[in-house]
Amino acid sequence: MSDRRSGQGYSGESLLFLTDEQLRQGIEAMFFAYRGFTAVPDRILADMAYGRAHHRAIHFINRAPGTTVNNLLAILGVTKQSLNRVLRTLISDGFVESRVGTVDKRERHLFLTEEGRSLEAKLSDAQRTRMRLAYKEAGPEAVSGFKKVLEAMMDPDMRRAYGKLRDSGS
Amino acid sequence: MSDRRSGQGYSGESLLFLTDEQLRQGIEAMFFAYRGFTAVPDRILADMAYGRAHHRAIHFINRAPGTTVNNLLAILGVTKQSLNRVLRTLISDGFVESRVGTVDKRERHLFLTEEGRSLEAKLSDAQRTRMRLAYKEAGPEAVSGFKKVLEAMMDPDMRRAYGKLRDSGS
DNA sequence: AGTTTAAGTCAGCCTTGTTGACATTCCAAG
DNA sequence: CTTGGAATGTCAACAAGGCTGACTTAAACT
Repeated sequence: MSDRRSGQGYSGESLLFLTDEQLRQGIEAMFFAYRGFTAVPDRILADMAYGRAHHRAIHFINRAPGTTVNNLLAILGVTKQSLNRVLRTLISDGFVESRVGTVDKRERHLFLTEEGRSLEAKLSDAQRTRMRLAYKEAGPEAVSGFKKVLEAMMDPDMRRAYGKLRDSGS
Repeated sequence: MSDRRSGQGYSGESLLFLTDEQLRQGIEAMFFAYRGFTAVPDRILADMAYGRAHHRAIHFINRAPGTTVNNLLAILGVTKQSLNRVLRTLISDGFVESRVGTVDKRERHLFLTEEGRSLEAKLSDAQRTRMRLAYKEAGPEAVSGFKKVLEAMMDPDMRRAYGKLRDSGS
């Protein structure tokens, strides 16, 4: 299977000849890179009986303070029961505060406590450092391509969520 | 934020001005993209009581037929107990064959059966299709940048494993 | 002969996903 | 105003798939 071309290769005029082999390299790159990407925070969290799920919750609460549980659910893509377990431990450990909504009392609005913000900083510092080094090594052109491909790889729903978060950035 | 720099303008020297906000976008992009990336195979596997772990094992056995358990362990980065559980079900379900080594009889060499290859094809077709569309949308330049950044993001060990696999490709 | 290595197994733990059942709150139709 | 349904969040129980630790078997090395 030396020069197998990828079926629908003739992408209009943009001349993208993609062999299965090239695509597979991309798949494996995603796998290995994602592991590297989560390795440092994972290690920090493991020491406090937390996991990746806690990290994700903390990240997005920090990103959008006052967000509701339902909001968070949609972004994280898990069941509310699953998220709830994580939130419960974060709240009882004093990293997250849950305030009953004033206009709609069914809703809970989530905030990081001082302690929560400090944990968030520790985790995201580690991850940003890794990201910064990768960017530096790959160069500016590569970075823009990186983001383009990732964005194209998302599910449409998540792409919308990502866009909203991105544009709301400080 | 007023003077946020985009980075990709100054491609010449290493003038990479990266705000925390830009880095966080990269972090979130990784999160959302990885989910999109695994979504389709996950759905296929869920119907047969398999998970992502089975997919990974099948992928790398297909990639390097005759690989040993120890090899697979190193690539997947899990414990042998964890891998063994997965491998056991794959073997008893007839997707994987385990042959005692001829030169070193302690080793077991792993191969996909006909059925295993067909499942692998189904899974990787789905994933390649997604990858191909993303590549097409992002364009050829973006693809090379994408791979560069991912490679830079890997742990050194994994980077070596990735390089070996990559260079052994058809 | 004794040690190391490859592989497999059993037991038990943790995180994190799932469903199902349930309580509370809101809102709109009767 | 009441009542029924929808939305929101919580509790409980289960499964997948990570992990550690202890142990066995067989083969290879020294």
